[in-house]
Amino acid sequence: MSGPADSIEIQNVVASTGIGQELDLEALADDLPGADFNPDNFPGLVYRTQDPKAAALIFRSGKIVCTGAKSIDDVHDALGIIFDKLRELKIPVDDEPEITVQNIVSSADLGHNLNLNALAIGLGLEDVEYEPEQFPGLVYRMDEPKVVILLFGSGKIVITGGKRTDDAETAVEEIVERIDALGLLG
Amino acid sequence: RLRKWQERIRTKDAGERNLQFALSEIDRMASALGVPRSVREVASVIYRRALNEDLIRGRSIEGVATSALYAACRQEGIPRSLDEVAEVSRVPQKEIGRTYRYISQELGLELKPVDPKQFVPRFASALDLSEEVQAKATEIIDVSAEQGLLSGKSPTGFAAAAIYAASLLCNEKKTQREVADVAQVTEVTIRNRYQEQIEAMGFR
DNA sequence: GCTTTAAAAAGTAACGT
DNA sequence: ACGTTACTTTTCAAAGC
Repeated sequence: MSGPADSIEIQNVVASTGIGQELDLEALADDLPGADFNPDNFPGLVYRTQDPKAAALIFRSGKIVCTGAKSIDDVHDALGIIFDKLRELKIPVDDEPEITVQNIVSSADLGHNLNLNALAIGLGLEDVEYEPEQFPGLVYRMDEPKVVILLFGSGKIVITGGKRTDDAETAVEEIVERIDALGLLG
Repeated sequence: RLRKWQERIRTKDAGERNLQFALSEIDRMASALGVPRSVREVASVIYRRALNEDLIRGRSIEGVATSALYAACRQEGIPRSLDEVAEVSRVPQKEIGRTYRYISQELGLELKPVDPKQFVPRFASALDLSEEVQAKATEIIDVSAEQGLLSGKSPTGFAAAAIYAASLLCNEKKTQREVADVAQVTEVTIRNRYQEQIEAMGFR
């Protein structure tokens, strides 16, 4: 059975962690090749890993935000690289810092074009934001799982706000069911 | 106790002044947009409801007033684009859109998506186009919307393309630039929507 | 609320050629 | 009239203004 759920692709994973140690970002900016640090602009130092491709925001408190990774494994790999780089610089890093996934962005394809006008009314104007003058996607806030889904006329969708890998799958099954019940799924 | 009394009066006066300012701003912007008095009244009601439900806290009075007017135009079936509303407001378009979404949600306005057909009479008359062109543009919008071409597209661009196509079909040709100017969209957008609509109509 | 980072979706806009 | 780049929307953490 190949359905919309099989078309789900994780596009971005955001996670947070901490090394349990305060950092001197000025010194770190000098010691870490490729680091971007503009304290006037933003308090975090930006460091990008190449493989896996990800970007980390490193803060004075030792807390770190990792974003841009394509999977949870990639988040762990990217942060592992960063932890090792810090240890190389003689900065004490906790043995296994706890990594918390904060947000997962996925895309999927429902396989049919969507009439967004009919969908806005069918799904309930109170739960829908559809302002094509400002953005071509219909914004649907789902309570369970608690995610936000962007639906497009092409049938392509974006699921964001989930913290678990299977939130996207559950959400896609749910939205397909709701659209189908309205008779709006081609 | 006297101080408390004075503060109440001060707060009440400040509130009155703010309300008066908001209502006069709605009036000023409505005049500039050329919307009828009934729409200004609807906008005033929306503003007062937002005020009563404490939706203005953390937002600018002008932003809420502008959004109330934008919402009122839609509710009354004579929408103005965010661009048009932003032109007569001192609030940036982005804030108007954000504030509109907020008050619309909180007040449960439940306004349907803007229908491109609602822009046809105003745009067409600004271009001195006949009743016949308007009817044709309306037909083009209906036919292409039924074929699913409207999803995700800007209502103003969709209306502009239909008017351009109708002006050609009725031998009252307007250039893409002329139509683009009144609808405040680019010629590129008109061209793109026009091509799809002509195909939907079975021409080509 | 803002600042920064990443990513997808599709439409619109503004460049330069 | 191309092509490219960039902006719109959503989500989330971080520290500080």
